[in-house]
Amino acid sequence: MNASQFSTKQRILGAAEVLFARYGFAGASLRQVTAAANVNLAAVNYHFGSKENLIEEVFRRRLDDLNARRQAALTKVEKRADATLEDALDAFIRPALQLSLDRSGGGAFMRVLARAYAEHDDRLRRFLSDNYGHVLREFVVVFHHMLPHLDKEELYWRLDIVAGALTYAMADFGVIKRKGGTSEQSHRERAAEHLVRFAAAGLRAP
Amino acid sequence: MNASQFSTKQRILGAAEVLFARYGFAGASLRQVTAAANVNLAAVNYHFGSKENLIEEVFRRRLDDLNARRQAALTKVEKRADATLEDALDAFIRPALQLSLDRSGGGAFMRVLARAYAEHDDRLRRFLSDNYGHVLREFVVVFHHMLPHLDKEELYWRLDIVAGALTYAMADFGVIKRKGGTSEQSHRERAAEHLVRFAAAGLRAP
DNA sequence: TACTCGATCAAACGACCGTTTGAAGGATAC
DNA sequence: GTATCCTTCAAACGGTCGTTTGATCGAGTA
Repeated sequence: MNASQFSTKQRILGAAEVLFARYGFAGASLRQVTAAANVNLAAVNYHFGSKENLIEEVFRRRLDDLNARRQAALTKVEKRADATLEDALDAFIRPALQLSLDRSGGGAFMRVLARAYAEHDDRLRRFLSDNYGHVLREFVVVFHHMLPHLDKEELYWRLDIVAGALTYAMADFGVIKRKGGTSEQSHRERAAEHLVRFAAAGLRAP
Repeated sequence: MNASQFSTKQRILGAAEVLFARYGFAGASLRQVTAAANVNLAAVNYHFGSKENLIEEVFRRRLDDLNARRQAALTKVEKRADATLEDALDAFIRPALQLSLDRSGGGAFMRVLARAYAEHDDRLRRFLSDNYGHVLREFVVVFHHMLPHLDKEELYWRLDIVAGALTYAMADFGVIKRKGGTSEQSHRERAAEHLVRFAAAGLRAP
Protein backbone atom coordinates (compact mmCIF):
# COMPACT_ATOMS: atom_id res chain seq x y z
CA MET A 1 0.00 0.00 0.00
CA ASN A 2 1.57 3.25 -1.14
CA ALA A 3 0.85 6.69 0.21
CA SER A 4 0.64 8.02 -3.33
CA GLN A 5 -0.48 7.24 -6.83
CA PHE A 6 3.03 7.92 -8.13
CA SER A 7 5.89 5.48 -8.55
CA THR A 8 8.78 5.27 -6.14
CA LYS A 9 11.06 7.01 -8.62
CA GLN A 10 8.64 9.87 -9.19
CA ARG A 11 8.06 10.35 -5.48
CA ILE A 12 11.80 10.48 -4.83
CA LEU A 13 12.30 13.03 -7.62
CA GLY A 14 9.47 15.20 -6.30
CA ALA A 15 10.68 15.15 -2.72
CA ALA A 16 14.29 15.71 -3.77
CA GLU A 17 13.30 18.74 -5.83
CA VAL A 18 11.54 20.38 -2.90
CA LEU A 19 14.28 19.60 -0.38
CA PHE A 20 17.16 20.53 -2.70
CA ALA A 21 15.40 23.85 -3.28
CA ARG A 22 15.03 24.44 0.44
CA TYR A 23 18.32 23.13 1.84
CA GLY A 24 20.67 22.78 -1.12
CA PHE A 25 22.29 19.70 -2.60
CA ALA A 26 24.67 19.21 0.29
CA GLY A 27 22.19 20.40 2.90
CA ALA A 28 19.38 17.99 2.05
CA SER A 29 20.18 14.42 3.06
CA LEU A 30 18.93 11.26 1.43
CA ARG A 31 17.31 10.38 4.73
CA GLN A 32 15.23 13.55 4.57
CA VAL A 33 14.38 12.93 0.92
CA THR A 34 13.33 9.32 1.35
CA ALA A 35 11.34 10.12 4.47
CA ALA A 36 9.46 12.88 2.64
CA ALA A 37 8.87 10.58 -0.32
CA ASN A 38 7.71 7.78 1.96
CA VAL A 39 10.16 5.26 0.55
CA ASN A 40 13.01 3.23 1.98
CA LEU A 41 16.41 4.88 2.33
CA ALA A 42 18.05 2.36 0.01
CA ALA A 43 15.61 3.17 -2.80
CA VAL A 44 17.69 6.14 -3.96
CA ASN A 45 20.79 4.08 -4.56
CA TYR A 46 18.73 1.29 -6.05
CA HIS A 47 16.90 3.48 -8.58
CA PHE A 48 19.46 6.20 -9.25
CA GLY A 49 22.82 4.71 -8.26
CA SER A 50 23.99 7.66 -6.21
CA LYS A 51 22.97 11.03 -4.83
CA GLU A 52 24.89 12.71 -7.66
CA ASN A 53 22.84 10.88 -10.28
CA LEU A 54 19.64 11.74 -8.45
CA ILE A 55 20.56 15.42 -8.74
CA GLU A 56 21.06 15.08 -12.48
CA GLU A 57 17.71 13.34 -12.89
CA VAL A 58 15.97 16.14 -11.02
CA PHE A 59 17.29 18.49 -13.70
CA ARG A 60 16.60 16.21 -16.63
CA ARG A 61 12.97 15.68 -15.74
CA ARG A 62 12.18 19.41 -15.99
CA LEU A 63 14.72 20.69 -18.49
CA ASP A 64 13.80 18.27 -21.26
CA ASP A 65 10.35 19.79 -21.23
CA LEU A 66 11.55 23.38 -20.79
CA ASN A 67 13.86 23.15 -23.77
CA ALA A 68 11.25 21.52 -25.98
CA ARG A 69 8.83 24.35 -25.20
CA ARG A 70 11.46 27.01 -25.85
CA GLN A 71 12.45 25.34 -29.08
CA ALA A 72 8.84 25.17 -30.25
CA ALA A 73 8.15 28.79 -29.33
CA LEU A 74 11.32 29.93 -31.08
CA THR A 75 10.46 27.98 -34.23
CA LYS A 76 7.11 29.78 -34.36
CA VAL A 77 8.88 33.13 -34.07
CA GLU A 78 11.33 32.20 -36.82
CA LYS A 79 8.50 31.40 -39.19
CA ARG A 80 6.77 34.75 -38.76
CA ALA A 81 8.15 37.56 -40.90
CA ASP A 82 6.76 40.28 -38.63
CA ALA A 83 8.03 38.87 -35.34
CA THR A 84 9.26 41.51 -32.91
CA LEU A 85 12.04 41.46 -30.35
CA GLU A 86 9.40 41.12 -27.69
CA ASP A 87 8.15 37.95 -29.40
CA ALA A 88 11.59 36.37 -29.32
CA LEU A 89 12.09 37.36 -25.70
CA ASP A 90 8.72 35.89 -24.90
CA ALA A 91 9.74 32.61 -26.51
CA PHE A 92 12.66 32.53 -24.09
CA ILE A 93 10.94 33.74 -20.96
CA ARG A 94 7.40 32.37 -21.11
CA PRO A 95 8.33 28.66 -21.04
CA ALA A 96 10.42 29.30 -17.93
CA LEU A 97 7.52 31.18 -16.41
CA GLN A 98 5.12 28.36 -17.21
CA LEU A 99 7.46 25.82 -15.68
CA SER A 100 7.77 27.93 -12.56
CA LEU A 101 3.97 28.01 -12.35
CA ASP A 102 3.60 24.23 -12.69
CA ARG A 103 1.47 23.14 -9.80
CA SER A 104 3.60 20.19 -8.75
CA GLY A 105 6.98 21.58 -7.82
CA GLY A 106 7.74 23.93 -10.72
CA GLY A 107 8.48 26.79 -8.36
CA ALA A 108 10.79 24.60 -6.32
CA PHE A 109 12.60 23.57 -9.46
CA MET A 110 13.38 27.15 -10.43
CA ARG A 111 15.07 27.55 -7.06
CA VAL A 112 17.01 24.35 -7.65
CA LEU A 113 18.14 25.75 -10.98
CA ALA A 114 19.28 28.96 -9.33
CA ARG A 115 21.23 26.89 -6.82
CA ALA A 116 22.93 25.10 -9.66
CA TYR A 117 24.18 28.46 -10.93
CA ALA A 118 25.42 29.30 -7.44
CA GLU A 119 27.12 25.94 -7.05
CA HIS A 120 29.48 26.73 -9.91
CA ASP A 121 30.05 22.98 -10.03
CA ASP A 122 31.94 21.98 -13.15
CA ARG A 123 30.31 18.57 -13.53
CA LEU A 124 26.84 20.09 -13.29
CA ARG A 125 27.69 22.95 -15.66
CA ARG A 126 29.01 20.56 -18.25
CA PHE A 127 25.90 18.42 -17.92
CA LEU A 128 23.66 21.45 -18.45
CA SER A 129 25.75 22.82 -21.30
CA ASP A 130 26.01 19.47 -23.09
CA ASN A 131 22.31 18.71 -22.88
CA TYR A 132 20.70 22.10 -23.28
CA GLY A 133 23.27 24.42 -24.84
CA HIS A 134 22.08 24.07 -28.42
CA VAL A 135 18.76 25.78 -27.79
CA LEU A 136 20.48 28.80 -26.28
CA ARG A 137 22.74 29.03 -29.32
CA GLU A 138 19.71 29.09 -31.58
CA PHE A 139 18.25 31.97 -29.59
CA VAL A 140 21.45 33.92 -30.09
CA VAL A 141 21.14 33.53 -33.86
CA VAL A 142 17.58 34.85 -33.86
CA PHE A 143 18.42 37.80 -31.63
CA HIS A 144 21.34 38.59 -33.85
CA HIS A 145 19.04 38.93 -36.85
CA MET A 146 16.74 41.21 -34.90
CA LEU A 147 19.51 43.39 -33.50
CA PRO A 148 22.00 43.75 -36.36
CA HIS A 149 23.47 46.91 -34.84
CA LEU A 150 24.98 44.83 -32.01
CA ASP A 151 28.10 42.86 -32.66
CA LYS A 152 28.11 39.27 -31.49
CA GLU A 153 30.07 39.93 -28.31
CA GLU A 154 27.82 42.77 -27.18
CA LEU A 155 24.81 40.56 -27.83
CA TYR A 156 26.22 37.72 -25.77
CA TRP A 157 26.78 40.07 -22.87
CA ARG A 158 23.23 41.36 -22.97
CA LEU A 159 21.65 37.93 -23.25
CA ASP A 160 23.77 36.81 -20.34
CA ILE A 161 22.30 39.66 -18.32
CA VAL A 162 18.79 38.67 -19.36
CA ALA A 163 19.39 35.06 -18.35
CA GLY A 164 20.67 36.16 -14.96
CA ALA A 165 17.73 38.44 -14.32
CA LEU A 166 15.32 35.72 -15.46
CA THR A 167 16.76 33.12 -13.14
CA TYR A 168 16.69 35.61 -10.30
CA ALA A 169 13.09 36.56 -10.96
CA MET A 170 11.75 33.04 -11.44
CA ALA A 171 13.47 31.80 -8.31
CA ASP A 172 11.64 34.53 -6.43
CA PHE A 173 14.84 35.95 -4.96
CA GLY A 174 13.64 39.50 -5.26
CA VAL A 175 13.10 41.90 -2.43
CA ILE A 176 9.61 42.72 -3.69
CA LYS A 177 7.08 41.46 -1.22
CA ARG A 178 3.93 39.94 -2.57
CA LYS A 179 0.93 42.01 -1.64
CA GLY A 180 -1.76 40.34 0.39
CA GLY A 181 -4.17 38.54 -1.87
CA THR A 182 -1.64 38.17 -4.67
CA SER A 183 -0.90 34.55 -5.42
CA GLU A 184 2.57 33.25 -6.07
CA GLN A 185 1.38 32.54 -9.61
CA SER A 186 0.28 36.03 -10.51
CA HIS A 187 3.36 37.43 -8.76
CA ARG A 188 5.52 35.46 -11.17
CA GLU A 189 3.38 36.49 -14.12
CA ARG A 190 3.92 40.13 -13.22
CA ALA A 191 7.64 39.51 -12.91
CA ALA A 192 7.73 38.04 -16.41
CA GLU A 193 5.83 40.98 -17.93
CA HIS A 194 8.13 43.50 -16.31
CA LEU A 195 11.14 41.48 -17.33
CA VAL A 196 10.11 41.39 -21.01
CA ARG A 197 9.61 45.18 -21.09
CA PHE A 198 12.86 45.84 -19.27
CA ALA A 199 14.91 43.39 -21.29
CA ALA A 200 13.55 44.55 -24.65
CA ALA A 201 14.57 48.12 -23.88
CA GLY A 202 17.94 46.97 -22.56
CA LEU A 203 18.65 44.89 -25.64
CA ARG A 204 17.72 47.74 -27.97
CA ALA A 205 20.06 50.17 -26.22
CA PRO A 206 22.59 51.66 -28.69
CA MET B 1 55.01 31.07 15.13
CA ASN B 2 52.15 31.69 12.76
CA ALA B 3 52.02 30.91 9.06
CA SER B 4 50.63 34.36 8.37
CA GLN B 5 50.80 37.96 9.42
CA PHE B 6 47.04 37.96 10.06
CA SER B 7 45.24 37.14 13.27
CA THR B 8 43.50 33.83 13.83
CA LYS B 9 40.09 35.45 13.38
CA GLN B 10 41.07 37.10 10.10
CA ARG B 11 42.58 33.91 8.74
CA ILE B 12 39.43 31.96 9.60
CA LEU B 13 37.23 34.58 7.91
CA GLY B 14 39.38 34.55 4.79
CA ALA B 15 39.46 30.79 4.50
CA ALA B 16 35.74 30.51 5.25
CA GLU B 17 34.93 33.02 2.52
CA VAL B 18 36.83 31.06 -0.11
CA LEU B 19 35.47 27.69 0.94
CA PHE B 20 31.87 28.86 1.38
CA ALA B 21 32.10 30.31 -2.13
CA ARG B 22 33.39 27.03 -3.52
CA TYR B 23 31.38 24.44 -1.61
CA GLY B 24 28.50 26.34 0.00
CA PHE B 25 27.66 26.88 3.64
CA ALA B 26 26.64 23.29 4.25
CA GLY B 27 29.24 21.86 1.89
CA ALA B 28 32.28 23.46 3.46
CA SER B 29 33.13 21.93 6.82
CA LEU B 30 34.82 23.65 9.74
CA ARG B 31 37.58 21.09 9.42
CA GLN B 32 38.28 22.26 5.88
CA VAL B 33 38.10 25.89 6.94
CA THR B 34 40.42 25.57 9.91
CA ALA B 35 42.88 23.46 7.96
CA ALA B 36 43.03 26.07 5.18
CA ALA B 37 43.41 28.84 7.77
CA ASN B 38 46.12 26.91 9.58
CA VAL B 39 44.37 27.10 12.93
CA ASN B 40 43.01 24.58 15.35
CA LEU B 41 39.53 23.16 14.76
CA ALA B 42 38.24 24.50 18.06
CA ALA B 43 39.24 28.05 17.15
CA VAL B 44 36.01 28.65 15.22
CA ASN B 45 33.78 27.91 18.17
CA TYR B 46 36.13 29.79 20.50
CA HIS B 47 36.20 32.99 18.43
CA PHE B 48 32.77 32.93 16.78
CA GLY B 49 30.63 30.69 18.95
CA SER B 50 29.20 28.62 16.11
CA LYS B 51 29.37 27.99 12.38
CA GLU B 52 26.21 30.05 11.96
CA ASN B 53 27.83 33.08 13.59
CA LEU B 54 30.94 32.62 11.46
CA ILE B 55 28.77 32.86 8.35
CA GLU B 56 27.26 36.14 9.55
CA GLU B 57 30.70 37.57 10.27
CA VAL B 58 31.85 36.69 6.76
CA PHE B 59 29.03 38.90 5.48
CA ARG B 60 29.52 41.67 7.98
CA ARG B 61 33.21 42.11 7.20
CA ARG B 62 32.53 42.91 3.53
CA LEU B 63 29.08 44.44 3.57
CA ASP B 64 29.89 47.16 6.08
CA ASP B 65 32.43 48.45 3.62
CA LEU B 66 30.25 47.92 0.54
CA ASN B 67 27.38 49.87 2.01
CA ALA B 68 29.59 52.71 3.18
CA ARG B 69 30.97 53.05 -0.35
CA ARG B 70 27.53 52.94 -1.92
CA GLN B 71 26.24 55.49 0.56
CA ALA B 72 29.15 57.83 -0.17
CA ALA B 73 28.76 57.49 -3.93
CA LEU B 74 25.03 58.10 -3.69
CA THR B 75 25.51 61.20 -1.55
CA LYS B 76 27.80 62.62 -4.21
CA VAL B 77 25.16 61.98 -6.86
CA GLU B 78 22.47 63.62 -4.73
CA LYS B 79 24.55 66.78 -4.38
CA ARG B 80 25.04 67.21 -8.12
CA ALA B 81 22.22 68.97 -9.92
CA ASP B 82 23.18 67.54 -13.31
CA ALA B 83 23.51 63.92 -12.24
CA THR B 84 22.26 61.41 -14.80
CA LEU B 85 20.57 58.06 -14.41
CA GLU B 86 23.86 56.47 -15.38
CA ASP B 87 25.55 58.26 -12.48
CA ALA B 88 23.07 56.86 -9.98
CA LEU B 89 23.39 53.37 -11.45
CA ASP B 90 27.12 53.70 -11.25
CA ALA B 91 26.87 54.58 -7.56
CA PHE B 92 25.06 51.30 -7.06
CA ILE B 93 27.12 49.09 -9.30
CA ARG B 94 30.69 50.37 -9.06
CA PRO B 95 31.18 49.69 -5.33
CA ALA B 96 30.06 46.10 -5.89
CA LEU B 97 32.44 45.85 -8.81
CA GLN B 98 35.31 47.24 -6.77
CA LEU B 99 34.59 44.79 -3.98
CA SER B 100 34.56 41.94 -6.45
CA LEU B 101 37.95 43.09 -7.70
CA ASP B 102 39.48 43.26 -4.23
CA ARG B 103 42.65 41.25 -4.40
CA SER B 104 42.12 39.29 -1.19
CA GLY B 105 38.93 37.34 -1.66
CA GLY B 106 36.55 39.94 -3.05
CA GLY B 107 35.62 37.71 -5.96
CA ALA B 108 34.97 34.83 -3.61
CA PHE B 109 32.75 37.02 -1.50
CA MET B 110 30.50 37.92 -4.44
CA ARG B 111 29.92 34.22 -4.96
CA VAL B 112 29.13 33.83 -1.27
CA LEU B 113 26.62 36.63 -1.59
CA ALA B 114 25.00 34.94 -4.57
CA ARG B 115 24.78 31.74 -2.55
CA ALA B 116 23.02 33.63 0.19
CA TYR B 117 20.34 34.63 -2.32
CA ALA B 118 20.01 31.02 -3.40
CA GLU B 119 19.82 29.80 0.19
CA HIS B 120 16.59 31.71 0.70
CA ASP B 121 17.35 31.32 4.39
CA ASP B 122 15.04 33.47 6.50
CA ARG B 123 17.55 34.12 9.26
CA LEU B 124 20.15 35.26 6.74
CA ARG B 125 17.67 37.38 4.79
CA ARG B 126 16.55 39.14 7.93
CA PHE B 127 20.15 39.77 8.92
CA LEU B 128 20.91 41.30 5.51
CA SER B 129 17.71 43.32 5.41
CA ASP B 130 18.10 44.63 8.97
CA ASN B 131 21.70 45.69 8.53
CA TYR B 132 21.82 46.90 4.96
CA GLY B 133 18.26 47.63 3.84
CA HIS B 134 18.33 51.37 4.52
CA VAL B 135 20.87 52.09 1.79
CA LEU B 136 18.76 50.30 -0.80
CA ARG B 137 15.74 52.35 0.24
CA GLU B 138 17.71 55.52 -0.29
CA PHE B 139 18.61 54.43 -3.80
CA VAL B 140 14.95 53.91 -4.59
CA VAL B 141 14.21 57.51 -3.59
CA VAL B 142 16.90 58.86 -5.88
CA PHE B 143 15.83 56.71 -8.82
CA HIS B 144 12.26 57.82 -8.25
CA HIS B 145 13.28 61.45 -8.70
CA MET B 146 15.12 60.61 -11.89
CA LEU B 147 12.32 58.51 -13.38
CA PRO B 148 9.13 60.34 -12.41
CA HIS B 149 7.20 58.66 -15.21
CA LEU B 150 7.44 55.33 -13.36
CA ASP B 151 5.17 54.67 -10.45
CA LYS B 152 6.76 53.31 -7.33
CA GLU B 153 5.74 49.72 -7.97
CA GLU B 154 7.10 49.66 -11.50
CA LEU B 155 10.34 51.16 -10.21
CA TYR B 156 10.69 48.52 -7.50
CA TRP B 157 10.27 45.79 -10.09
CA ARG B 158 12.94 47.22 -12.33
CA LEU B 159 15.45 47.80 -9.55
CA ASP B 160 14.86 44.26 -8.42
CA ILE B 161 15.77 43.09 -11.90
CA VAL B 162 18.92 45.22 -11.84
CA ALA B 163 19.96 43.80 -8.47
CA GLY B 164 19.48 40.27 -9.78
CA ALA B 165 21.49 40.88 -12.90
CA LEU B 166 24.22 42.58 -10.89
CA THR B 167 24.55 39.70 -8.47
CA TYR B 168 24.61 37.26 -11.34
CA ALA B 169 27.26 39.24 -13.20
CA MET B 170 29.55 39.88 -10.24
CA ALA B 171 29.42 36.26 -9.16
CA ASP B 172 30.66 35.34 -12.62
CA PHE B 173 27.77 32.99 -13.26
CA GLY B 174 27.49 33.93 -16.89
CA VAL B 175 27.99 31.66 -19.80
CA ILE B 176 30.40 34.09 -21.42
CA LYS B 177 33.83 32.58 -21.48
CA ARG B 178 36.77 34.81 -20.76
CA LYS B 179 38.98 35.16 -23.77
CA GLY B 180 42.56 34.08 -23.41
CA GLY B 181 44.66 36.88 -22.01
CA THR B 182 41.68 38.59 -20.39
CA SER B 183 42.05 38.75 -16.63
CA GLU B 184 39.23 38.06 -14.23
CA GLN B 185 39.46 41.71 -13.26
CA SER B 186 38.94 43.20 -16.69
CA HIS B 187 36.24 40.60 -17.38
CA ARG B 188 34.28 41.96 -14.43
CA GLU B 189 34.93 45.54 -15.48
CA ARG B 190 33.45 44.79 -18.89
CA ALA B 191 30.46 43.15 -17.24
CA ALA B 192 29.82 46.28 -15.16
CA GLU B 193 30.03 48.58 -18.21
CA HIS B 194 27.59 46.46 -20.18
CA LEU B 195 25.31 46.22 -17.19
CA VAL B 196 25.15 50.01 -16.71
CA ARG B 197 24.25 50.52 -20.38
CA PHE B 198 21.69 47.76 -20.38
CA ALA B 199 20.11 48.75 -17.06
CA ALA B 200 19.90 52.44 -17.94
CA ALA B 201 17.98 51.64 -21.10
CA GLY B 202 15.80 49.16 -19.28
CA LEU B 203 14.95 51.60 -16.52
CA ARG B 204 14.08 54.33 -19.03
CA ALA B 205 11.69 52.07 -20.92
CA PRO B 206 8.21 53.59 -21.07
C1' DT C 1 58.59 34.19 41.35
C1' DA C 2 53.84 33.15 41.45
C1' DC C 3 49.33 34.15 39.49
C1' DT C 4 46.07 35.25 35.94
C1' DC C 5 43.75 34.79 31.78
C1' DG C 6 42.99 34.77 26.85
C1' DA C 7 44.52 31.68 23.19
C1' DT C 8 45.61 27.26 21.36
C1' DC C 9 45.83 22.41 21.41
C1' DA C 10 44.70 17.11 20.86
C1' DA C 11 41.11 14.29 21.78
C1' DA C 12 36.70 12.86 22.26
C1' DC C 13 31.33 13.39 22.13
C1' DG C 14 26.97 11.88 19.95
C1' DA C 15 24.68 12.61 15.68
C1' DC C 16 24.18 12.16 10.98
C1' DC C 17 26.12 11.21 6.39
C1' DG C 18 26.06 8.23 1.64
C1' DT C 19 26.35 3.69 0.56
C1' DT C 20 26.12 -1.45 0.89
C1' DT C 21 24.32 -5.83 2.27
C1' DG C 22 21.46 -9.84 2.39
C1' DA C 23 16.99 -11.25 3.39
C1' DA C 24 12.02 -10.87 2.34
C1' DG C 25 8.02 -9.64 -0.75
C1' DG C 26 5.30 -10.16 -4.66
C1' DA C 27 4.01 -10.36 -9.34
C1' DT C 28 4.77 -13.03 -13.69
C1' DA C 29 6.01 -17.08 -16.55
C1' DC C 30 6.60 -21.93 -16.98
C1' DG D 1 4.12 -25.42 -7.45
C1' DT D 2 8.25 -23.23 -8.11
C1' DA D 3 11.65 -20.59 -10.33
C1' DT D 4 12.69 -15.88 -11.90
C1' DC D 5 13.26 -11.10 -11.53
C1' DC D 6 12.40 -6.58 -9.94
C1' DT D 7 11.51 -4.11 -5.83
C1' DT D 8 11.48 -3.07 -0.95
C1' DC D 9 13.16 -3.59 3.59
C1' DA D 10 15.85 -3.19 8.26
C1' DA D 11 20.31 -3.04 9.60
C1' DA D 12 24.81 -2.02 9.50
C1' DC D 13 29.31 -0.07 7.29
C1' DG D 14 33.08 3.38 7.75
C1' DG D 15 33.41 8.29 7.72
C1' DT D 16 32.58 13.06 8.60
C1' DC D 17 29.97 16.48 10.90
C1' DG D 18 29.60 20.62 14.62
C1' DT D 19 30.59 21.11 19.16
C1' DT D 20 32.71 20.44 23.83
C1' DT D 21 36.25 19.35 27.10
C1' DG D 22 40.24 19.84 29.91
C1' DA D 23 45.11 20.33 29.52
C1' DT D 24 48.79 23.43 28.13
C1' DC D 25 51.04 27.52 26.50
C1' DG D 26 52.78 32.25 27.05
C1' DA D 27 52.63 37.08 27.70
C1' DG D 28 51.33 40.63 31.29
C1' DT D 29 50.79 41.86 36.33
C1' DA D 30 51.61 42.08 41.23
